[in-house]
Amino acid sequence: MTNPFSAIYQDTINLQKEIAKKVVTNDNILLKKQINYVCGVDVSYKKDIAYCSAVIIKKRSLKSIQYVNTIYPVTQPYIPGLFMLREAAPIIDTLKLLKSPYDALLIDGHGQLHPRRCGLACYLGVVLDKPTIGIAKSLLCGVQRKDQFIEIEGEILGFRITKESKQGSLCEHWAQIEFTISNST
DNA sequence: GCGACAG
DNA sequence: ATCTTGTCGC
Repeated sequence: MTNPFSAIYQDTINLQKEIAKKVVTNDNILLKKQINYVCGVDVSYKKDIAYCSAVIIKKRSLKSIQYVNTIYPVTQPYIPGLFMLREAAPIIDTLKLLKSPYDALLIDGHGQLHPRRCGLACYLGVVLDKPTIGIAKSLLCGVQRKDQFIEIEGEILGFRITKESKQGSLCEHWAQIEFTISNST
């Protein structure tokens, strides 16, 4: 590519395809291993500054164990499908600051529910080798079935949780964690 | 070609 | 994501 910008994007697309192959979808990891501590992370923006926060909580008590806040200059634009280009690096750097251990990661973005089966959550999960759940507030691709599962090309890759959702199915392992679903219709 | 499009 | 007025639903 002669255009340096499209080259970066193409490199990221290729990386996503490789990372997608390494995603472990077998939930035995989550089913067999006790998940006692969970880490949640998110990034907000003001002008061209990114504010990243990560917090570890004890799942059973929801008590906060440790949190870290970081600030970075924004280096990449937001491009649907290439979200990891914008948030992966700041998140990884922020998570490195945590001293307390955690068993699972909660990410504000899609996981396998992605055009190349590699959303931000998949990328982080593979790179950090940590059980990860992608939690997005709106759909990037795929279709929602009446039973709330979301599928792409006939493959079930996600599940929609609303405030009306009852525990069970995919939610049961996380039923003790109460989410606040915003911007959800 | 046109529209849709995580945060 | 952020900004930001009016509007719909409980």
